[in-house]
Amino acid sequence: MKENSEHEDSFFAKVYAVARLIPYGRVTSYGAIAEYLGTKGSARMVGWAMNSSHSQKLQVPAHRVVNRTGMLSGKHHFGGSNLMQELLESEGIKIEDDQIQDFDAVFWNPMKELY
DNA sequence: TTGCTGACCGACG
DNA sequence: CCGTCGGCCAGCA
Repeated sequence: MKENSEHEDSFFAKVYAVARLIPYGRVTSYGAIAEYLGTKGSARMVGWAMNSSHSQKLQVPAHRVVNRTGMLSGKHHFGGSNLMQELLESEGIKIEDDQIQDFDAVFWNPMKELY
């Protein structure tokens, strides 16, 4: 009976849940989320989930998720040329050449902030 | 069903 | 420092 594609417990759903917990003005990495979910090796899936985040009813702050170097690797997926950067800058985050400045200062680690 | 892709990460030379 | 490769696994033609 079921074969429902709407597995609320799916990996994707968990990724969205964590992403929504990212505080305003903070960012995290795909790998950090993956590690928090217990699938560190599947960091790519986190990025893939973000690609489908637009399909979610609830808004997902995908712009607050970047790669481990703090580079806006997903900016091209936000439509526009630098929408992602503008969103982050509007939250007080400094960015230069697609690279977040003081990345360590604004980094939000779910492993440390959540239980 | 098989094969390729991908918003990543870590290791290696 | 830089380029390349393997692993991870869900979605799609």
